Amino acid sequence: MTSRAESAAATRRALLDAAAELLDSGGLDAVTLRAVGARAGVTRGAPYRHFLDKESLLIAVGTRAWDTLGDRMQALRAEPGLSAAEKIRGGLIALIDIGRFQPHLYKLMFSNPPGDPTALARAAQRSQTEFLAVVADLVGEQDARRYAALLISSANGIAGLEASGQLTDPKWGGVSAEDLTDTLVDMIAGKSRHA
Amino acid sequence: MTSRAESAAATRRALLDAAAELLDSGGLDAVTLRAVGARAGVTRGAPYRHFLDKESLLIAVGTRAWDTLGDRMQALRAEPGLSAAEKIRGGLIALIDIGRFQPHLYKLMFSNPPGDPTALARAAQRSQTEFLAVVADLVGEQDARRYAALLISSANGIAGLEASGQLTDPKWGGVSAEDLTDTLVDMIAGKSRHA
DNA sequence: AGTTTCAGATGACGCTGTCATCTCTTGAGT
DNA sequence: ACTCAAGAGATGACAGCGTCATCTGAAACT
Repeated sequence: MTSRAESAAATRRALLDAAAELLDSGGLDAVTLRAVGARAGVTRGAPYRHFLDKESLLIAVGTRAWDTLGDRMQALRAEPGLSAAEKIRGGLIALIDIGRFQPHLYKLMFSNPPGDPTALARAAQRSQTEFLAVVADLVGEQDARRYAALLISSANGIAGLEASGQLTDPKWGGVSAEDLTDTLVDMIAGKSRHA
Repeated sequence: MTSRAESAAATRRALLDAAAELLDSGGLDAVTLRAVGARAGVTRGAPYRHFLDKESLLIAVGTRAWDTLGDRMQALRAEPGLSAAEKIRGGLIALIDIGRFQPHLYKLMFSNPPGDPTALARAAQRSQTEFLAVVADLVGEQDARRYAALLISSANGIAGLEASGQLTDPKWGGVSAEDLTDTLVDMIAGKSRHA
């Protein structure tokens, strides 16, 4: 039926799922190894067979999220009938939407753990490379890097501010994350037209 | 000599200082109530006389940091001989510098605790209001809100990406936080000139 | 002087991450 | 077919954490 390696892999997956679900529903505090184990149908010690650490488990959750986003970016880039600006907008909103609907996961994706500062950054590579390519279609190879970095930074900041509820402050006049994204993309598109 | 109220206030200040120092030097994990108490010269139970919670203590630390930044923004705004664009740049870099040199404090300033989602946002009010006024000097009252929100969001994102070491990725071609800030400010300044 | 008040100390509790150890099933080697 | 190493998972134990109830002693007030 199920070989040993298969069932071990299934447990590993179940642990990741359990951790991700607990993170979504109850925040980081809800992700205890005991709760993760219970939800995955094992006990508190079992995760140590699959992950070095609690931190390693969380990094794995974040990595999986980046991979999923990478798939989305890749699909978006290959989508026919979309302008470069529309693809950029779509990609940024996809990122921002994670911040909206899975704020705890979002924080995790951008939190560099002290242990290995590059682990999550490496996982983010593909998403960002795909995005970079689309930006190059809009502004050209030369300026692509600078503008892509700016766009991703801004989207990250917009999502962060929205997540902390600060964007809803009346001081900003009811501006939405989409408004800000569009403003930025329009400015960059305009700039590139004049250059 | 020291009245009761005075010594209590001094203890409160010592607790805040201790928490901030521990946060800077060892990250959030290093901020245990026991360590905070020890560094402030009291024991683990004492903080509960001054703060409801460990979370409340951390919020107080973040609030104090926002107040300090607010002072800086206010001084910067009043500075003569600086153009609006230069003031904006200075304000953004001041924020980004906190992310650079006190990354853990920075994270705290932008983390909305589940308890009271608006506590830190309220503390951030003055800084942001000062900043909003300077932006209005550059782009006019009408667009100030949108652009100020975009600028703060972007600075926040830039600081976040830099803090997680992702900006140093060669993929971005060695762009710096200052480069990104300048690019954005220039775009907005240019836009407002054409409008 | 007597009494209230309150900052701080102390002991205890449950929960957490982590590790050493044990059990038992699986799968390969003979 | 029998043996046996390997490894997934269970279990017990430990230190450290936040938190609370309780105690102590000195300052402030009547």
